[in-house]
This record gives sequence, C-alpha cells and structure tokens, in this order.
Amino acid sequence: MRVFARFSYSHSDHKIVARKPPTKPRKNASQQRSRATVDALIEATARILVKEGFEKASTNRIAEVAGVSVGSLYQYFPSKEAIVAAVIGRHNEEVMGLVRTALAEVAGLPIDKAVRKLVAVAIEAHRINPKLHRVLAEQIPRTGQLAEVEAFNREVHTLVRTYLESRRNEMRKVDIDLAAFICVSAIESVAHNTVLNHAEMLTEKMVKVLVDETTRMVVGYLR
Amino acid sequence: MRVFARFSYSHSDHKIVARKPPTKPRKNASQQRSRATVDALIEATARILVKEGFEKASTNRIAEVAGVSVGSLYQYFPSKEAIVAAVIGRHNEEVMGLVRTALAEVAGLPIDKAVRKLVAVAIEAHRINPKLHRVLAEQIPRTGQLAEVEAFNREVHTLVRTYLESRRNEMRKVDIDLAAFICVSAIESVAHNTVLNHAEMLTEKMVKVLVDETTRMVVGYLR
Amino acid sequence: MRVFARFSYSHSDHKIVARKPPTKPRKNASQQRSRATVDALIEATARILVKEGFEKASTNRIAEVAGVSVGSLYQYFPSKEAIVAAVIGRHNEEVMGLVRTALAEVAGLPIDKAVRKLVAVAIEAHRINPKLHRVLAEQIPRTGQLAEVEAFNREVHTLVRTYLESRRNEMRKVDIDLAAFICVSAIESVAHNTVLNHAEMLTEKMVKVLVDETTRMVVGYLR
Amino acid sequence: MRVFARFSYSHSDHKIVARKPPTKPRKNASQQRSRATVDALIEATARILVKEGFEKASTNRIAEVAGVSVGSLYQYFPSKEAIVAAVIGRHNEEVMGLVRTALAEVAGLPIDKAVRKLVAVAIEAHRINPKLHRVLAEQIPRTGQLAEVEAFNREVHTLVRTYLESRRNEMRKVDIDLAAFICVSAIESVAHNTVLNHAEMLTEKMVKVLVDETTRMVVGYLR
DNA sequence: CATGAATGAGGTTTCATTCAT
DNA sequence: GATGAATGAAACCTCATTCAT
Repeated sequence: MRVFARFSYSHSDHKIVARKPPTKPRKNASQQRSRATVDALIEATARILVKEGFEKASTNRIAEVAGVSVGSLYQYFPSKEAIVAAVIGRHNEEVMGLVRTALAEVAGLPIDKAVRKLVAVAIEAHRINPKLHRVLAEQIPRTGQLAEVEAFNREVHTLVRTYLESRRNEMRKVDIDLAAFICVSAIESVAHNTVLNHAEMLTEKMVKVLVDETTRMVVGYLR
Repeated sequence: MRVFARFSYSHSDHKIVARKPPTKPRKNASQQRSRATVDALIEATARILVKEGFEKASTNRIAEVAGVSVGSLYQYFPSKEAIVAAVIGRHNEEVMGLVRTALAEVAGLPIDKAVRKLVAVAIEAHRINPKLHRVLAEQIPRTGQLAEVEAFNREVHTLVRTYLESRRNEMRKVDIDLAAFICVSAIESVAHNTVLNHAEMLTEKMVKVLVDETTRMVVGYLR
Repeated sequence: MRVFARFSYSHSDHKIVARKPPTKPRKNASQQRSRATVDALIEATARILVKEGFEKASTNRIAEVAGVSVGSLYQYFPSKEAIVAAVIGRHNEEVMGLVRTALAEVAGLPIDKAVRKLVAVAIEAHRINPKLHRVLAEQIPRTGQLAEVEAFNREVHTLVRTYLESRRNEMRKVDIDLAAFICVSAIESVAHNTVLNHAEMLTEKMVKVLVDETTRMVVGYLR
Repeated sequence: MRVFARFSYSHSDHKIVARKPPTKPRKNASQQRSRATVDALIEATARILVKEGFEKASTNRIAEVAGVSVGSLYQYFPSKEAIVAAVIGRHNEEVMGLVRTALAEVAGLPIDKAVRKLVAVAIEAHRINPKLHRVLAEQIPRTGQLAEVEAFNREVHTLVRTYLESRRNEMRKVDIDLAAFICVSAIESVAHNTVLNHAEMLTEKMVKVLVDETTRMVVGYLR
C-alpha cells in the first residue's frame, strides 16, 4: 500500500546534481559462496540500520558485522548506496509478497471483505520490521531508489484500481483512479501511523478495532 | 494535521545511543545585527536543504550562503543539528499558524463544513513549501526534534478531538480518540500524497475534487 | 626556592620558531577603574586555570568570568599569552614575597635554624595555591616567561649562596655554588612532591616531620 | 627515580570534567606493515614534540612527518592524546629499563655504593632525551597518563624502600617510607635540574662531582 | 573606553573507497 | 577472490583576535 509513497516526490531538480554513485550489484553472485557473502552483507546492513542507525552504518562497520573485509564488500557492491539499495530491495520484496498475495486472494470478494483484507495486510506489512521500514523510508531519497519505489507504488495503485473496476457495480459513481488514490492513501496512513507511533503497545484487540474502523471508513466512502 | 506524524516513532532504543548534539539556540539574539545573522543562517539552511539536499548542507556551506562566517553560525547555534532544528521550528510555526486558525474558525460549524475546512487547510499547509516540508520530515529523527513534533501532533489531535466532542450529537457512537486518530491520519495522508507526489501538476480543479472526496470519506465515517 | 626551576630549560632552539605573541601589558592601568578590570581579568584567569584547566581558559571565557567584554581584555592585554604571563607574574610575586622575607630573617642565624626556615618556607610557598602553581608551571614554556622564571631562580640561588658564604665557617670545605644548587634542588623537590602529590592528606604533623627530615639531610650535607 | 613525580598531582577535581578522549591503541598492529606505520607515527610525534613543541604537534602534521595519511594515524590511535600517550609509554619504558637494571644490580651493595649508582642512573635517565622528557612531563596531565606515571613512581618508591629495608642495619632509626620519599625526591631533583638546566654545558667531570655530592648528602642523611 | 558580533585559519576526526599483497 | 592497511577530501567545530558601533 504505497508503503513508501511519501518519499516518491522527486528531488531531481536540485541545482547542483551530485553524480550519484553506481547502485547496481557488480555481479550476479551465482556461486554459492558469493551468494552467502552478499546475503551476509545485506543482513548486516539491515541489522546496523535498525540497531544503530544510519550514521553508524559505515562500509567498514558493515563488513565487520558481516564478517568479511571491506574489500569483499566492494567486490559485490560498487558503493555504499548500492548496498542500502539492496536492503531496500529486499524489504520491498517482502512487502510486495504480502501485498500481491492479498490482492490475489481478494480478487473475487465483495468490497467490504476485500478492504478489510487490504487494511489488515497494510498493517501487517508495516509490522514486518517497523524500524527498518522507517530507516529505509528516510534513506530512499539518498539512495536514488525513488524510481523503484515509484514503480512499487504504481503497481499497488494499479492492482487496487483493477480490483475496484471489477467491483464497480458495488460502488457509487466515482473516478476510479481518484478513489484508488484516496483509499490507498488512507489505508497506508492509518497503518503507518498505527505501527510506527504505537508499535510497542499495540495489542491484537487494538489492531482489530483499527481494522474495523478503517474498513468502515473506506467502504463507506466507496459505496 | 499531524504534518510530520509519521516521524514520531521513537528511535530511542538504539543499542548505541549517540550523545545528541545540543540543539538549543546559544543566544537570544535580541540585538538587531544578531537577529539579521540568525535569520540569514536559517534562511540559507532552508534554501540549501531545498535546492541541494541535506548532504550539501554543511556548516561551512550554510555560512557561505548566508554570507557570514562559520564562526558566526556557531555563535548562535551550538551544532549543525541545532540550525536544522531552527528551520524545522520556523516551518512548524508557519504550519501551526494555519492549523490553529482553521481550527478556531471551525469551532461552531457542523461536521461537514468543518471537515472540508480541515482538509483544505491540510493541503494548504503542505503547499507552503512542499520540498522543504519533505526534507525536514526526513531529517527530524536526526535532529532530536521528535519531542517537539510529537507535541505538535498531540496538539492537533487534542484540538480535533475537542471539536469532535462538541459535535458528538451529529456523530454515530464511536470512541472519540480513535475517530480523531483515523480522521487526522486520513486527511494528512491525502494532503501529503497529493502535494508531495503531484505538486507540479496540481490544478485548483483537482484540489477541489480531492477536498470533496476526502471530506465525503471522513464525514461519511463520522456520521 | 627555584619554584619553577624545572622549567627553565630553554626551548629556544626549536627549528621553527613561532613569532611569540606580545606579552607586555598594553598600558599602565594607572586609573582606578582600569586597575580593577585588570585585576578582575587576572583573577578570572587564575580561577579558570585552577577550576577548569588550561584548555577552558579561552579569552572569551576569561572575559565572561571577569565580567567584562573580550574587547576590554584586549585593551589591557595584547594577547592571551600576556594574561597568563600576568597570572604567573602575580603568583611569582607572592612566592617571592615569602622567600625574600624568609631569607632576610635568616641572615644572622646558624645553618640549622636557617635551613629549617627555608624548608618551611618552601613548603609554604607551594601551598599558597598548589593547583595554580602546577598549571602555571606547565604553561611557562608556552608563555615565554622562561626568562622571568630564570631570573627568579637566579635570585634565589644568589640569596642562598650569599647566606652560605656568610656561614662558611660552619660548613665543611665545598664549592659554594655547587652546595647552593644541591640544597635548593633538594629543598624545592621535597616541597614540590610533598605538596603536589599529597596536598589533600597533609597534616601539620606530617609537615613538621618532613621539615625535620629535610633539614637534617641538608644540614648534614653542609656540615 | 620518580622521573615524572611532579606531575602526579591529581587534576580530577576540576569543576567541569571534560570527557577524556580514549587513549588505548586501536589495534595490536601485529602485522609488519602496521607495526612500521605505528612506529613511524610515534617517532614522528616525538620528533615534533622535541623540535617544534606541543602546539605544532597537530595530527595532520604528525601524519605528514611520519609519511603517512591522517587516516592511518586514526587507524591506530583513537585520538591525538592517545599518540602522545604512546610516546610517553615508549619513553617510560626506556627509563624503566635503566632504573630496574640499576636497582637489581644494587641489591647486595652497601648504602654508599648503592646510592651512588642510583644517583648516576637518575642523571643517565634524564639524559636519554632531555628535551623529550621535558615536553612529555608537561603534557602528562593532558593525556590522562597520570595513573601510569603514578604506577611508575610507586614502583620506584617500592624498589627503593625494599632496598633500604634490606640495609636497615646500616641506617639510623628512621621511618623507611619517609626516608625513601626524601631520597628519591632529592636524587630525582638534582638529576632533573642538572640535566634540564645545564644539558649543553655538562662535562663528565661536573657530572662526577654532582654524583659525589648528591651521594654524600643522601648517604649522610640515611646513616 | 567598552562592547560583543564577526572573522576564518586551523584543529580533530570520519569514512567511502582503493590497491598491494 | 579475499584482505585490510592506507588514503585524503571534507565535515564539524573552536577560539584568538579585530573593529564597527
């Protein structure tokens, strides 16, 4: 659900455009050993990001935590940005897994069931790793990952839009794109604020109530 | 409207808690000359943040753009964080002006009029300086301004909650805090996504439609 | 007693000789007000040196503690070194007062009485302000005060030497300069180590014992 | 012989206690290349300290003189203080070598022979590198090396005390600790003043005379 | 004379990145 | 491929000193 939506605003019109360091992985890491190293590096980065914050995530520290040398890091990632980008990518994939599954399951369901499911999955997605989510969200503009996040957002929008179209007969007359935009925004926002601001004291009871209420709002809006 | 709501999630449980640099201004800058310098510094910082991004906002560069020496910067701000905090503070005040005024005006109005106003002001607030808003939002966790932003959020929540209480007779039976949370989230989110993702191609027509739709959603939810 | 003796070793053969900043007071400060300001500055410097250490003794801080502006500081002292030099001068005068008085009193006395007096006065001199003494001692090479300290040392040496000459009949056959050097070294050293290393737990009883022992050593040496 | 005795007075009751920068070496530098770099850095620091003074010993300058980059300096030393501490450590070791050897050799000897040896070694220790000795002595309080120097002093005191105890039958009745304190102070002081104030014009003849006289004083005192 | 805002050289330290081994 | 020592630009910040008011 536009998980990183709020960061998709382009920074590209900076007067001084710094040459962005390369961000594509250097090799396919097809070999097993390589793959393990790459994973260790990504995992180490994620862990540092979560536990110590972005400032502490130096390449040397990442390599150290991953148990390899800096040299090896640069064997697989051309720059620091690239490794952060990989972490973003991995997190995105996890989130996308949830979202795509949910949207597939929802296909034939009536609007109220469907929305409830989407709200639930949005909260679930934010709960995968709230802190990582947050740190990554902050770092996206720096890592030149805007494009990928936009793509992600567009995909969500399209999926929701497609679903809504298939249910047009249950809905009042409304521009489908607009409705999708508003629904996605509202759902994502409630999920985001719920999880990021109240993560620690979130009971299942409270989650249920929030899902109920948000569903009511969105369904009420669509019908 | 919880303008920075999504950044109030606490980072305080980092394993390694870095000593936050001081963020309170060093002098009151009551004299005229001082005041001008301080203003120039804040203004320069805002400009750099918007045009060149956070990375370029080094203290030397800020001083240079402000047309003063680094020494002067440190005469008034004890750290780099402090000056970013000041920019946040200034921006917050502007936003707060709008929000408080709107909430005052709304006091006696029925829910539909009130919500429309709130939606409109949320969008307006985001349009004051969308790019600055965005960069600041990203930097808030770094500047130790979370507390102030939380206070801001709480104030908005309380004001909205108070308004809703006064209109309980127009509303269905619902927990007021919950309703306030959901409304504020939804409104803020639409405003945020609207402005930050589509700032350049935003016509007044579109804004009107968005206000209409969001109002419909929120009002439908409350009644 | 060669109170700063160990710092009189010349640094003047540094390969790169920095232009020493001027150290002579700018004006005679004859007026009353001026005198008060100068005193306040010297006193503030001494206090900071003692309580916060040399690193904290910036000119701005000195002026602040003295309750005047930095500008005023520079009205009376041409450089930071100059004000530290003034503090050294003031402390030296105090010490010198004690030492000269003691040497005058001692003039007609036999060696054992005289030495006892000198040892006592050496300890007393170190106890005037042990911490200030220590900090100043460290700073002397930096302040270009070596010459003055040398003069101070020479004066002490000469006074002691003169005394010893007058008592040659009580002494064994020995080079007077050599004897003076050794006596002054020994006395000063005991006083220095006693006070600086054990200042806090120094009882009058202990001082007496130390005076007894040192006197015994020196007198035994001379006879 | 309490080579740095006069600097062991504690500064720890400063009102404002600055966080001391870390002073322990960062790596063991077991590899060859590392070792060479570390040595070059320590050597460069010592050289600058001696030839240009403490003020000129900036980290950049040290690195430059050592022929490495600043980065390398910080690879091995966590702060500027740490490298000065290392220089102190190295110098201390040299001095300690002499002192320990002398005290071992002296073990079975009668007091007069032993004292002569100790006086001689004290002067010898000061002559290893008088200028370095001096600069380091001044810098010890700044480098948080007080503890180590105290330990050094205590060791010397204990060794001397132990020797004196073994020779009690040759001595008059006197508190052994007190006697050790006074002897060590006197010997160290003569050595210090002799070498630091007259280093350049010190003939072997003069040294011999000084050793004779100091020995006479100390032995006379003990018997 | 006094004030204190302003200056800016220079100090310490970090960290992404390279490259000899 | 892997290692980790080395690099050095650049960031933050201090403080002695000046000078307009």
